[in-house]
Amino acid sequence: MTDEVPRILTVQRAAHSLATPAQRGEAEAWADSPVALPFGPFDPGEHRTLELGLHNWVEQQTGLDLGYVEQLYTFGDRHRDPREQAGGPRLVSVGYLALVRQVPLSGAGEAEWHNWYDFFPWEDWREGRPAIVDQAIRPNLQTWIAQIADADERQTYQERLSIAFGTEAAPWDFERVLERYELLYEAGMIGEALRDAQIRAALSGRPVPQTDSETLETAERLGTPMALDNRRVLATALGRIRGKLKYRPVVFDLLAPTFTLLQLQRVVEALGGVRLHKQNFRRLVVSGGLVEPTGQRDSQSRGRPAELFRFRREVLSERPASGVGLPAARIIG
Amino acid sequence: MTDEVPRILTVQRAAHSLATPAQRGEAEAWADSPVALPFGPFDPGEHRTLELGLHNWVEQQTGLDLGYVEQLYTFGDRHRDPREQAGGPRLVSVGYLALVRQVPLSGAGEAEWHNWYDFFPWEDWREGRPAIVDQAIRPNLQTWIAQIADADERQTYQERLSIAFGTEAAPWDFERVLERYELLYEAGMIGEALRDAQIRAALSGRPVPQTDSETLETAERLGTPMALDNRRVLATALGRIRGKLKYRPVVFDLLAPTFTLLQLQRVVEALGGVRLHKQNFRRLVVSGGLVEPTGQRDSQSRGRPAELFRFRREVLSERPASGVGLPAARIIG
DNA sequence: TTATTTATACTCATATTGAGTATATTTATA
DNA sequence: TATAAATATACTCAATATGAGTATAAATAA
Repeated sequence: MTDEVPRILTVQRAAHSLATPAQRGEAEAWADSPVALPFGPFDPGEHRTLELGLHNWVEQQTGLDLGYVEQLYTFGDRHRDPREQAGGPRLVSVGYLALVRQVPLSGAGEAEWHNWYDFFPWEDWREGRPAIVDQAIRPNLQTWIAQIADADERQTYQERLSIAFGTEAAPWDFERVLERYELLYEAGMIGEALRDAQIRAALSGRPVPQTDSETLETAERLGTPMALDNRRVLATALGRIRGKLKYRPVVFDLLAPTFTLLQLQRVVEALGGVRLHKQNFRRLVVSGGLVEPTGQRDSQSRGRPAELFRFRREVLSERPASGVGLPAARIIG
Repeated sequence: MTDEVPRILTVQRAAHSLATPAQRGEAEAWADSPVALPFGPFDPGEHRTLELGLHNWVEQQTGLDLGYVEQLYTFGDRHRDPREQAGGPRLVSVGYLALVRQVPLSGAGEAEWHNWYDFFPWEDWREGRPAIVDQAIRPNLQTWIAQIADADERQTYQERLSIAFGTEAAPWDFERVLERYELLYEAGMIGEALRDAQIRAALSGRPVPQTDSETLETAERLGTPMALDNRRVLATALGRIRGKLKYRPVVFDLLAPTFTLLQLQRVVEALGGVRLHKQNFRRLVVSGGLVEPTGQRDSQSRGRPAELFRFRREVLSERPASGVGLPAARIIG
């Protein structure tokens, strides 16, 4: 986090990221994005555990010392890389989510920080409901679903649309990041979907599908594409972290040891993608025993100086589920 | 589920379950338990996705058609199998959690249903706080922690004990199944820990540690051991499913299409390991819109016949988080 | 006919939550 | 120096959710 922007660490796409690096060529219109999540091979000979391997590799590539680390998901489907052939070798990736304070980067990986919402513009509701949701996402998805021939399948997608993007009655569920991304991919609305379709067509000798400029433009407004299925991995991570906020005090790994309550709130808001009610947030976090005052005050602010707080580790053993919840209704709009 | 008992599917430990099947011998006192979770190899040539591979293999081994399936965790640490050598090949397992209605089994795997709590006797609080917690678990863990030489390390373990098993002030958190299991393993209190220590000693040529009869007896009271780290996997699954209950309607996959509210409650209680307040459970589930009445009544009961309900799928698109929560305080006891 | 069992409805005190008003303490500016 | 603006913090209040009951209904068993 910097300046209320949640950031992710990326590396320049390296050669060894491709399972089958040879095949390219025709499909250059949506050529692979150079931006990728940090990743590397796991060497069972060298590393006792997956997590140790991760720590080591990230340290070497970025100079970062990881604090909180949690296994996210294991991705092993063939469609991850459109170049993989049936019967060929398979790239299986075990994804991890780590939270670190933003620090200068070093190491071998050409690592960079990126605004998380550059990849998911529709997930940031802090300035209100993003215009793109009603301008492009909903109508386009609705049109796409309407042209599905099979009635059962159409019904299933209609339900998925309601669950993922909400309805008149039901609110937007901020945790369903992956569901939203997957619908957009399946509907061919985002860059990776267009790119993968082209690659697959080129590899199988079929004519490469031409994409009309409107579709292209929408795809561009739907965020920066990433290598392979990395944006899908990232969607999984955002959904997971949002879910976790509610019942585990994970945010504190993104903050300095002492912080003002507003700083804490800004981090929660940035990850959740929503604005929260300040006074109630304070009440939740203070009387909930998540933080304790240090007696010191912050000097840097404009108005009345805020007190500095620290995380109360004891809360872990006091309350079964201690987090800073983001129920749909607690949002200020 | 049958008769208020949550059951898991096991297979007889097959030869191919061992990464290095040759090495055995000395350590027969705690020989490998024959009971294992269903598992099998993943063939990337044959299966497009990990989940399809899973479906296929389970179908073939047990005759079961899996409904709800969710990826659990990927286990790839060396200590999973005490026989694995540094530098040797590594067994990496992607665990999945699937919920099915109990049906007769067939297939090649000698599959059987087992009471889940046979493996975790301390997790079932439906008849009150299990005696073993205060008789054996707490005092033994406390003694074990007390003899840790390093003060920092001792402090860390003390905190883990509080978080996992609760304190006077803090309640037992029913989701922390894995944390509890791991402490018991590390303290050498359960069968697998004793077995693995013996195997490791035998393989490295050290004298095989003798276990006194009291330790052995406690280990036996702490449930049935499983092959490799399978009980750890199972602990992960129980924790996951308990957490999921709260905010996703997963239980319905374990029930017939129509059911009485008591049947529903019993399933939730069995998984959660707690008793719930009947009237409040009804209120939660009915006015929460999770179920709807069918108009039909159940004939099989003793007292007043109960109405049959069905799951309201629409709730998925209506409420962000729809589940049948089990907060610590809602427990009857 | 009565006891027992189970289901369902309703009550009520308490806790939690959402939303707001009021006040305090600072810096910036007229 | 006085006042405005910004920020922090305290407090109120209605609405809702939750925990723990009591009351009543509808069946079977004795």
